[in-house]
Amino acid sequence: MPGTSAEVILLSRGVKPTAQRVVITQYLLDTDSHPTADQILAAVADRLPVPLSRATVYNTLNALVEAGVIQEVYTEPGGSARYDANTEQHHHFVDVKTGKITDIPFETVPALEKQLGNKFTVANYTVTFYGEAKDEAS
Amino acid sequence: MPGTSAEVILLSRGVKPTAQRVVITQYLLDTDSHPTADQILAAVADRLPVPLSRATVYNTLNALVEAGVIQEVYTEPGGSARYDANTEQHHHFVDVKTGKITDIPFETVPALEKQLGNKFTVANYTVTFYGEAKDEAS
DNA sequence: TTCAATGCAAAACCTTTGCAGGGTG
DNA sequence: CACCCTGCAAAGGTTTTGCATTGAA
Repeated sequence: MPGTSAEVILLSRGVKPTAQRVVITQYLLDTDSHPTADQILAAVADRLPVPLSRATVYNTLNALVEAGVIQEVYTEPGGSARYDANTEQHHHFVDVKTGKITDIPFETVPALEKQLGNKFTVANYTVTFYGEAKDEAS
Repeated sequence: MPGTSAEVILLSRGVKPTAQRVVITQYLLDTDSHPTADQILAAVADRLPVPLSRATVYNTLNALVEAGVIQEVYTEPGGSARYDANTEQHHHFVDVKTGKITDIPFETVPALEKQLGNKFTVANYTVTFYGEAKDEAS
């Protein structure tokens, strides 16, 4: 039953699955493009019978982040936040030519020393790589 | 001769050492607090005989980044850019309680695999750690 | 009916830009 | 004299907020 999974996820996380939230969540589950709020708005607006406002998109995204359904990603200063339904711990690769962001699985990168001179308690860390993606048969 | 070093650095990087630029550069050289543009403005305004405008602070910071005198650092989405006179490659630790940012020397962290499944050419990478700094005799 | 979510518009940030005035070589 | 830097104010982009309306349990 297509369209169900987003709803199930929202329910399981205690987020009321309104039509707007289901559509936004489903869109994020189906893409790996790390879209901005505006891109999400443009993409899902016509999947709803009613107009979708920017405020609702942001409200929804913040609620989804809060509930742990998605992650907020940011790779450049001043740029928009990007959203990622991959909530596992992972890193990012940013293609400096195209801006395309690719998830890098956590285990691809060797574990880092997390006791930094025993002055810091490290709860988490992220690695962001910058470079160029090689051509691949897409 | 105090106040000279910033001027020397600017000259050596081909940036005309105006009073505003010298004062801003010197302030960044003397701190490790990763200040925002606004914090810099507040801190250096009274070191100048004339009013200092926000536009000039941003113009100067952009010029300094361009010239390689400072780095722009950003650790949270939507937040302000922070500026760091440490231009060596290094990582950052963000205290999630206080927001304080600490430089982590590059060699503190083991070198990372830079051939990500040979699909990407990695030119650079940054690691951002999140956690809490332990109390230290400051 | 009651509470929360939505939509619209305005506001709030951060940063950049346009343009006029001013200093320096 | 020419040029670039500065300052002010306005504009630009992103995100949040206030408030009235709508919709769902």
